[in-house]
Amino acid sequence: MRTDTTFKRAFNDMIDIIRTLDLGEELPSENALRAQLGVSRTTVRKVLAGMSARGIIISEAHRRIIGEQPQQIERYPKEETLAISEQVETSFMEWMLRGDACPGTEINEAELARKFGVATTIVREFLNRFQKYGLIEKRQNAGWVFKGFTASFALELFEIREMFEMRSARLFATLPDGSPVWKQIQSMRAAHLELLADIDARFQDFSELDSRFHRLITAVAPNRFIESFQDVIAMVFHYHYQWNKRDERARNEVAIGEHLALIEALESRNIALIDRACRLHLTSARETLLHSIA
Amino acid sequence: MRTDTTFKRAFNDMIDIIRTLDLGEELPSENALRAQLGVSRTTVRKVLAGMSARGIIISEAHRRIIGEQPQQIERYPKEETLAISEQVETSFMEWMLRGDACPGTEINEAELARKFGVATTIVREFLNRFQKYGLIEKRQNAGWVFKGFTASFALELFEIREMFEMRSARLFATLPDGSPVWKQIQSMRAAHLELLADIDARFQDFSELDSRFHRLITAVAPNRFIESFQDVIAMVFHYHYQWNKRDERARNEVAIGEHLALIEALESRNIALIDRACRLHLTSARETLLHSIA
DNA sequence: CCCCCGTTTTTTATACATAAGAAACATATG
DNA sequence: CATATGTTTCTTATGTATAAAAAACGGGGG
Repeated sequence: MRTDTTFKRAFNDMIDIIRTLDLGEELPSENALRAQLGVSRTTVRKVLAGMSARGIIISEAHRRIIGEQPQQIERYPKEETLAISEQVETSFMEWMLRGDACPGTEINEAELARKFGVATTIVREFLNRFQKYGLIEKRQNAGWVFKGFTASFALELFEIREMFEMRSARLFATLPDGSPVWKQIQSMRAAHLELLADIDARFQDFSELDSRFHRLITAVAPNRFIESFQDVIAMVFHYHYQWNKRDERARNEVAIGEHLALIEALESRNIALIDRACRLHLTSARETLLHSIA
Repeated sequence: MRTDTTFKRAFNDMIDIIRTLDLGEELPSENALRAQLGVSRTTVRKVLAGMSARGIIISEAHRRIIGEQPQQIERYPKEETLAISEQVETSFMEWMLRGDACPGTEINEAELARKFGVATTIVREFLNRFQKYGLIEKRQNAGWVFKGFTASFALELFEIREMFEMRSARLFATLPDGSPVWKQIQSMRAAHLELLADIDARFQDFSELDSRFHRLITAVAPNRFIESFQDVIAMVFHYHYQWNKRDERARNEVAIGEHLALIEALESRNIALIDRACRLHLTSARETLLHSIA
């Protein structure tokens, strides 16, 4: 009763691989494809079988070659490539952020399962994992309570975020010249500039860049608890801002500017500058979030 | 297929309530008992029924009275009062800390379920919740990896702990005289002195006191992420030291001394003193943990 | 009208079942 | 012998089932 989303995703990815090959060309080995697609060989074989059945691939003894017209292969739709657990995540976030839930709402596993059209087991598993974000709390033998996407949530979040990020940013001042981080910072700057140049069209790409940027800073001295906390931040920005698009473009443009300033400060290796740039950005991010909650 | 551990625990607790009543005395209402026992009325009624069946209680029209010899009621054994999920926690910790698992070990849900004699669902749920402790990591479609109870785990843990605890301790310096916290600190000191006086017999009670002490300090400015992190610390101390009893008495005695010093520093409201006492304690705790891991 | 108890309905905790996917094993081919 | 494919076995993801526990409902007595 497991869904075949892994297969469908691999199938779609395989189409892209095939596109790079010529008609009549021999395919890479199952093992090579396994590595490229990031799935098991079992799944690779299933994909290959599916493609053979469609005539996209022709299987001969001990080799497979590209068949006719691989141009118009039909892809599986995006929804069918998402595991049920991922769909539940989206459904839940929507339910939460659409405002169906106000602080203190009791969350009912059975009801959610019905609403989302999935088994209770999955909802339960999701809630257990979601617990770490600090937005819900379990009560013994009796469901969960939604604590609300409130101002105090944002404030508590940023209190921690500031501690963690200042700690990492300061470490930059002590980094040797030869550290590979400086290269990464350089390309991070380039990515920011690129996005900024095309901000009108691509302002929605910022959320992902933001997450990568902050993860890079934090990664100078790896700490699993800090990394895990980044997930919380990423979740907040990813989902919350999906439902709060007010001033999105302007907001992201400002943030890019702050990131660039921070990058410059980091490269200066001057603790005072770093501190100021970092705090400035965090304060502004906090205010933006608070503003969008109210 | 749910176990009736809630009932059994309530039954045992009910025995204690009955002990406080006299023969022939009327019992509190179902609702009152519900509140006292912390379970639903459904469970209360089941307990009452069980006691009636045993002749401990005599049910008359609209009232229930204590029957004969409530002295030798047989309690349900402790194990039967623990939910399966709690048993799994213990089993897993034992498996982990007994050394069956070295860093990098792959964790197999199905195998653990067999080993512990429970359904895979439960193991899976446990692992999902346990993830937040930073000791295991999930791989897509393929079980978990045990990252090991290693020195770097301890170091990362204490890096965060130091940030959090210094932050809270410092806040004490700004607390007004009238704050109720000072009373709690006082009784915390008393509890420590009491334990210290009887350290030879009660040194095992320290772990719980330790957790309460640190939670009290942290609670001056509540932050859900910090509170959740305390769970990690509590887990480490509770379980790890259950399997590493070396120097337990001495270790706890030292820690009590450090706690008392910190209490004094907090009461002095002198930031420098607080900082030093706090750091001293954390450093010592870290060294102790590192030492016991190696 | 409010609390108490009996009854019914709903939800949770846990077990079990099974298709999809991963891994291990076996065989063949160059 | 190494690498690729064919086959078998084991594990995970997800649905369903059900007893225990919680919650909701309802009548009766103070």
